[in-house]
Amino acid sequence: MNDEPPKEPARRPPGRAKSAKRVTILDVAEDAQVSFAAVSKVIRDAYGVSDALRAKVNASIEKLGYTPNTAARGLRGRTFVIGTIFPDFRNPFFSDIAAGTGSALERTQYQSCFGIVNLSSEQEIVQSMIDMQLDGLIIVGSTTEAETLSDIGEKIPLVTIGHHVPDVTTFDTVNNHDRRSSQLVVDHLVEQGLKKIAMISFGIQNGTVLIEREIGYRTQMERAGLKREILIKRASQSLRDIQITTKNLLESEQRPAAIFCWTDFVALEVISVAESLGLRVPNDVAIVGHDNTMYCDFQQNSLTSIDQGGEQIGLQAARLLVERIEGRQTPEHLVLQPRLVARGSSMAQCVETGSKGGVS
Amino acid sequence: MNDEPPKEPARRPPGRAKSAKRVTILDVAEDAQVSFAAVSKVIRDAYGVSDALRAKVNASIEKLGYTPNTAARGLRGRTFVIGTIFPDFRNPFFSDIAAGTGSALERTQYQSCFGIVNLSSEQEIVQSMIDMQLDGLIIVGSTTEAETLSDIGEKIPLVTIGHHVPDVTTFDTVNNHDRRSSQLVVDHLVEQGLKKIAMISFGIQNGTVLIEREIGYRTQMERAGLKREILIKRASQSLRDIQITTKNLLESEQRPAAIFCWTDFVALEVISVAESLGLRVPNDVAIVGHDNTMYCDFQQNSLTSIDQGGEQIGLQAARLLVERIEGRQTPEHLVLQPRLVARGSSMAQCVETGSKGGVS
DNA sequence: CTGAAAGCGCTAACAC
DNA sequence: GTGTTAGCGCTTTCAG
Repeated sequence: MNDEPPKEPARRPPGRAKSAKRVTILDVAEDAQVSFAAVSKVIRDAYGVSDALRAKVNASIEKLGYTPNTAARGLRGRTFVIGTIFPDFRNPFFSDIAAGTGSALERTQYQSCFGIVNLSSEQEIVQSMIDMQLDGLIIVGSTTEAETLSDIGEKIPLVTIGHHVPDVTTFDTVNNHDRRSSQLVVDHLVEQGLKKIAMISFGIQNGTVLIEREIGYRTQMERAGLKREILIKRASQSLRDIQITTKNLLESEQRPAAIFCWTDFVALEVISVAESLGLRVPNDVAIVGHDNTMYCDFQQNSLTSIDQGGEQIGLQAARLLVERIEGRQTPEHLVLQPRLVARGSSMAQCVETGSKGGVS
Repeated sequence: MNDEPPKEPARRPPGRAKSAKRVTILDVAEDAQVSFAAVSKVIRDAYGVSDALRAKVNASIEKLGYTPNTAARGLRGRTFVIGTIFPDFRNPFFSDIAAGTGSALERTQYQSCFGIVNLSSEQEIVQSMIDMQLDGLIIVGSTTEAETLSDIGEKIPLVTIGHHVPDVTTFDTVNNHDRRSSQLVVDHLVEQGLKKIAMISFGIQNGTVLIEREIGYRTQMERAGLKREILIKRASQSLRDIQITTKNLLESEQRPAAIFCWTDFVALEVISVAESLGLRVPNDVAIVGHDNTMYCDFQQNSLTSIDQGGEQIGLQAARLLVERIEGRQTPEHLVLQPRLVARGSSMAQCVETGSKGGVS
């Protein structure tokens, strides 16, 4: 009747002040009148349990609301948790990947947990996930060198997304065909009769998809006989930097007729700058993005973009990771085909009255 | 010299096929020539270790690259990992919150790990994080009822963001003053001489910020003498649903002069639909969003929005959570003040030639 | 100030 | 088929 509990003799560690005692495997065993090893077997679907025993145990598990302690599991066997690490949170494209891994894992007993590289470094997060004894890792858009990733792959099952490396064996990779992305873009713009096609790429590139996209752009420009029109500008992720780069590009004497941006978000910023300068999109300058995120579809953006099927990428990565966790040793390297989605920002006939470009 | 290691007697569990043996506290102890308990004390900064011992141990830790096994820690004490659960990944506003928690935790020994509610339910993720023995949880935009959250708060230190409940004691809350948000919006629109101000809210609202925003909207409309103009439409998160709702609203005889949308993403969609219908923003219809995400600033959107300072919210939440983990028992409920950022979508004079709204 | 010893909850041999 | 047992790596008393 005293609402102030009699100050416990400081027995529990500070971080656990309130945790009511967990239901453990022993409680289940007691409730089901079996040994606790039997319970463990049922949970793990291990060989050698009678249906009767299984039923009894499952009933008790249900009744008591037992869930296995991941930490304890991790100490001995697997945790059935896999970690996915994203470079940031801002790009809605990553959300598609997450949805893909989610649906791949949906009918399995694996759980997901995510890390984001912002303040902590990628290395720190990886280590922290290894320390949590996660069963495997998916790293998206890593800027770490291949060798370091190989080391990680030695320690823990690993799949990378968006990291092109020639022939790694210690981990799997899933990639969009990024050269093809650029080819599709260049072809599309050339079809629109444009020649001066520039590209805005990203500052940091260590092993990223950017290198591939740049190569694809160069190659296809050359094939189209536009070698001398090749122009690549690089900007960081900061809005400020992108603005300046774009402004320089659009105000230069040799203003490009089209700009291919490495990701949608940059393309949207480019549209913004172009409109601020009083330029009409696509008539004065055509814009193409990459990733086909949901913002592309908005009338005010109408952004032509490359769809690399993030959900499919995430799904495949999770599938490969589980395979690796369950024992596959031979590396797999998947490359998925991108698809161009044409919209108003690159095709004059798509522009509707009253929208982008004012009244014509 | 045989590169094929002599097939181990299948001793290691399948999920651990490659994990090279970890450096443990025992290895450090051996290297430093002390007992392994001494090492533990140094790591935990526990009372009663001489500087000499500490130095020796730290040197060995450094040398061996030791990092504590989180799973093992979790079994006995704390993991020093906190979990943050987001309803989805798509809204860039959540990224601000994550940045805030990140910087709050930066100089502490706590690590972060994230969960996303898409396929798994919030309950499942919470349970999974409890099972991982995380030290505490931040849940953002929960749609779970207060009672369930209270139960969670009994089990594990908890802070919610964006969940308004009168007087919970088992967990802390951090919230934007969502009624104030709506007030700011209504005041701003009334100042622009607009009267028919509608609101687009969200379908599911169980304890969410939406209720508060709706109340704030109603209240301020009444105060402004616009009680009969009150009009709230609700749409799900799906683009399709938002489109239909918006279209109905804009094509009705009583077309509103302004629409306040519960989050930016919806507002951008509304702009899109308005433009598709040949309406000019803001002249024919003014639009206001919420969260002031980076897309607002783009010229083609120029979206007036409410800034609720996501980074600050995240920072405070993490601070409160750590306090709770370290023993605070009394609840804290923070409410932060929002700020309106006016842009072209609600102010005619802000519209620049050549951009939104065409030539006037 | 330091070290020995007892588990945390679970998995996976191994014995019955 | 089922139960017994020995740890996983760590924290935290409690003796020295």
